[in-house]
Amino acid sequence: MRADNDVHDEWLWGWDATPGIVSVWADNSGRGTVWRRLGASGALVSESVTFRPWLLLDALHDLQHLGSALGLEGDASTKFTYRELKGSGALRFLVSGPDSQSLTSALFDGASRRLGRSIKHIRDLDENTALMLAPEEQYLVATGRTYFRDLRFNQLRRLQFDLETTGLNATVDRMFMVAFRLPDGELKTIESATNDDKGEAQLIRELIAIIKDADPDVIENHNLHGFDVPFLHTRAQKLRVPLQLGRTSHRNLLTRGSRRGAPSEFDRSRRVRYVAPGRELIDTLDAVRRYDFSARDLPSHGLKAIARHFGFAGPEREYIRGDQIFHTFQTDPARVRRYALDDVIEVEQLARMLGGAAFALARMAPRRYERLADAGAATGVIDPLLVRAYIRAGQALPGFAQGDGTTHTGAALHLFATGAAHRVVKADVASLYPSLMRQYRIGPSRDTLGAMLALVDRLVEQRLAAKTRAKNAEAGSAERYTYEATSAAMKLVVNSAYGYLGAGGSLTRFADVHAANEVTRRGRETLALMCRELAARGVTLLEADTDGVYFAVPESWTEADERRIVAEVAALLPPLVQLEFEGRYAAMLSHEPKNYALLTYSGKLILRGVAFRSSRAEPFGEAFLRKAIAGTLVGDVVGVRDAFMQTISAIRNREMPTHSVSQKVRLTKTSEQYLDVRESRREISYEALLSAGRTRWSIGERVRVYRTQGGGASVVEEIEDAKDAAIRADNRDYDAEYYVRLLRDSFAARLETAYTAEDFETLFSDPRQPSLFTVNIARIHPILTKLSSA
DNA sequence: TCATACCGGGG
DNA sequence: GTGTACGGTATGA
Repeated sequence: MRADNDVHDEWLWGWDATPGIVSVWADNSGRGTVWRRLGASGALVSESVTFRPWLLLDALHDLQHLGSALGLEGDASTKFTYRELKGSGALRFLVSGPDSQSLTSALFDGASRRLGRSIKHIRDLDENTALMLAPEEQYLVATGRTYFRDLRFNQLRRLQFDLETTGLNATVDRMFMVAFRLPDGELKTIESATNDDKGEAQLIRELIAIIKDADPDVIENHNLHGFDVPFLHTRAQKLRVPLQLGRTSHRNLLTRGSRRGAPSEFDRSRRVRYVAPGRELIDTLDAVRRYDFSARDLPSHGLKAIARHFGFAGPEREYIRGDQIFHTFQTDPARVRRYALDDVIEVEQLARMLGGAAFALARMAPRRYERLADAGAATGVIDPLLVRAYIRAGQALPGFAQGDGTTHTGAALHLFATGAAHRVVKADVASLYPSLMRQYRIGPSRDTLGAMLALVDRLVEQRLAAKTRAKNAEAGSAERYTYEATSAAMKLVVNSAYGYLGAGGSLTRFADVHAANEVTRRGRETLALMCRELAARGVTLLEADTDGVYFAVPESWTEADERRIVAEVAALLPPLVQLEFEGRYAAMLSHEPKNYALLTYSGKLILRGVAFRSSRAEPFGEAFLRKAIAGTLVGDVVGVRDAFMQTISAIRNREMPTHSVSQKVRLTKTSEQYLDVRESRREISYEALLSAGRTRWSIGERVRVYRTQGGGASVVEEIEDAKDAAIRADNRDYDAEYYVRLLRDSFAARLETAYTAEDFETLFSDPRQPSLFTVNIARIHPILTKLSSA
């Protein structure tokens, strides 16, 4: 008998060594195609495969009518065969046939007769009666194959393309340009010769020819599934141009259901994503969302903002506002070409930077790469792994369980003090929930194989190994990249194991709210223990959330003292729960739970939470707030007062550029819709557009608006660079007193916890309303208030 | 005014 | 074929 570790590795990685699979396609005929890229030469081979389509049933009664056509597995004389699986799970018969059409029609005949209603689709049956995977997943589970074995990310042939169109609505707007980055790095654009059906149809044919010629394994773009592919599909349908984007003979794209897809053309209530068999359509927006789900540090999910955030936007990067692109093309087409090529260049870098996790997942889970790129980690990755593990082990799969009404309980959140604190330390437990699951062996009760905990154990162990290998590999090397991506993917799966437990019973087969509650209970217990033991060692607790604590230490302590007490408390926790010294800060402004500012020892200010970060905030207020928080945290109260006075005087003297007082808004009504309701309710955004002479606009457009003297409103051009705003001439007819009030009531108000009420009044008093007292700002000190409730 | 429904992106 | 999260804004009772 083999060691558990070998079995568990098969559950995680599959068991078939076939290398280089870059795409798999199968249908219900029991035939499929596997495309592989050969390591040494990089050549592509396409292999036809056959497999026996299979499904799981709770009983054989719906197939009894087959008589002698149904036999035990291994009986070569019968068309359909079955095998009974071990254990107590509900889905205990693995039935297979030569093709899934005849298999399902036999099943539907029997089920229709038994139930007295017409069963036409597997979803018409109860989920505890039958389980059938997509054809290519049946193939991958049965064979133990996975994508990308022994293949590196940079061995994939990846192509990026980006459509430039006259607008966002594919039923009325047209494509006029396509920018490409070909797999070898070549950049090119193609354009329609004429702005009519003929020109656009020819453009689509050229696009297809270029893709066919480059023959990429993967096609990438930002919002590919939300914009480019659906747009292309609609235009091609309209112009009756065949859209042969894949490697098979299908003359058009196929669809699959997807929560985040485009509305289906046949049933508007269903959302679909398009599929080009043989190629994987990868949307970098999915990778961005998945990344930001845990990182939570992206200013927006738009391509340009992300490229700037990660620092790969070139210095010469061309920017054109979306609604100006076609217009610009007519007068300066070269500029639009540069813009479109910059898009595909950035997409390639973004895909390389964030796409590795999905690439690594595709080496583990029995699903297509493009499905793993947009799947949720719980139902999208863990479920297929568990299903494969059960089939491999010959174990019956459990059915879905009805909840018993128990609700899911959450994590602990404590705010111990508000205001300004100094010498702040953050300590936290890395991957708290999976650690607790492993430490206390908390897994789904119906997982009789123990597959979930076995997978989490293997993932945590192998992730450590992958991290070490990444560290040892040369910086920037493909090897390093692969190990980092593997580590990121493993972290994603490990962290969603807990989410899987807590998901409602209707979503996942193994969901177990009692187990999830046991994890959070242990988590709250662990956090309480950490807080208690830290406080006992003389620190001032500030905020504790789920798995980490911020606290302030006495003035006399050194960094070594800080690390020593974290180590002391860490030693009190169970071995698999590892408390780490996460960072130290010169000061912290604790405002509200999950809303705080940190000042690093190198003088960098970090703002967290909605109170301090808002995309619509007026730039002058943001700038003031940063100065005032920094001043407060270093004890320069005079500097805070100066910043306040200077901001007020710049507003009143109209030295403040209009851009700085404006607010970014997103339009949600069309011009027609607003004009209908204008008389009953006026809204600043639309009034601003009207007064600027604009009578037409579209939903989703973003503009900057401000309040003018006399209660009106106006718009100001969006400017990327703040320095640009200062030198730009504008008429500065903003409502100065409104913005002075906003400065105090909205922005200065976020410093309220750092001062006594009286000092706050003094510090942020209007210089035009002289106080009865002569005030000495210099005597004011920021305060920290301990809260008794925590 | 408060609860709920919907969005995030793309030209 | 199923993301379920998270904060913001828009909309309806």
